[in-house]
Amino acid sequence: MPELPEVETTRRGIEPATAGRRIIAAVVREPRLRWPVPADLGAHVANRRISAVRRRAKYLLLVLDEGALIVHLGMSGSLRVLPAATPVLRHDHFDLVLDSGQCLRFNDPRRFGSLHYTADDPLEHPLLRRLAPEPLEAAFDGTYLARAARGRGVAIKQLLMNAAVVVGVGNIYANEALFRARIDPRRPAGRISPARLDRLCTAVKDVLSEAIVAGGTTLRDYVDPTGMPGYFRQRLYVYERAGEPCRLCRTPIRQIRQGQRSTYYCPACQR
DNA sequence: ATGGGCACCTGGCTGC
DNA sequence: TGCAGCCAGGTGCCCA
Repeated sequence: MPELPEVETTRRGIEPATAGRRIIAAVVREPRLRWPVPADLGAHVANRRISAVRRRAKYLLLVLDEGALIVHLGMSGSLRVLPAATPVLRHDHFDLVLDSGQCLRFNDPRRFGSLHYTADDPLEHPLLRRLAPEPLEAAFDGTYLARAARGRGVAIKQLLMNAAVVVGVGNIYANEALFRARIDPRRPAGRISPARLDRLCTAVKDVLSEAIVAGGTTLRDYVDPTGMPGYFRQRLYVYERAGEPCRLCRTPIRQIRQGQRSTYYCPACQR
């Protein structure tokens, strides 16, 4: 489900109820996530205080007074802050029970999400260590993108979704950014002018920022930590709009397949 | 190095 | 009504 805006919305949603709180216990009902939840998790986190809630790419980092938890929401995961006694639903895989009487509860039907504990700096964890720049930070600019695209034959959309180039841009926002920049998603990355890549870079930042303000995009099951959906869906120009008229020129939006993912674009607006 | 494809998993929808 | 088939906000890993 979640791309960067949904993960950031989740981070902002859980921060007030979790930062500064102490973890009483970890309750793991289903350890079979993308990676097995360590059996000794409880011993690591019990009585630890959550000192900060951060995000790197689509990973949420619960920084503890000793060590850190690394949470990924996968395709269908969500975190909610609930009274600890709230009855459990299907796919509620783990809780972090807090000293406030609330718990942080993870639900994930597809189990592509994950929960890691690390005793060290989470940014040095093998999964995070080699990640590319954050799209909303200054290091991601037109110059950087032009350098990353130089000599590359892959389609620009796939380059944009490559976490070794830039993190956090998933299928929805890659499609939307390319529409905003008027670039054909199939165009080889290395054959796009620096000026257009600069515009694409701006489009990525704009669409992600706007989606964060709207609380993310809910297509199916994403909810924020209070149970609310995201409202960016109504502002999508192309994603899941195959056959519908382009909002700018009325040409039917086209759907194709790139790297086993659906791509949506306007054949008239995007070149 | 680069690119392509597969795997993991459940649930919802479509069409026969 | 039932069921097979396909699709879905991700991403690590293996192969050529």
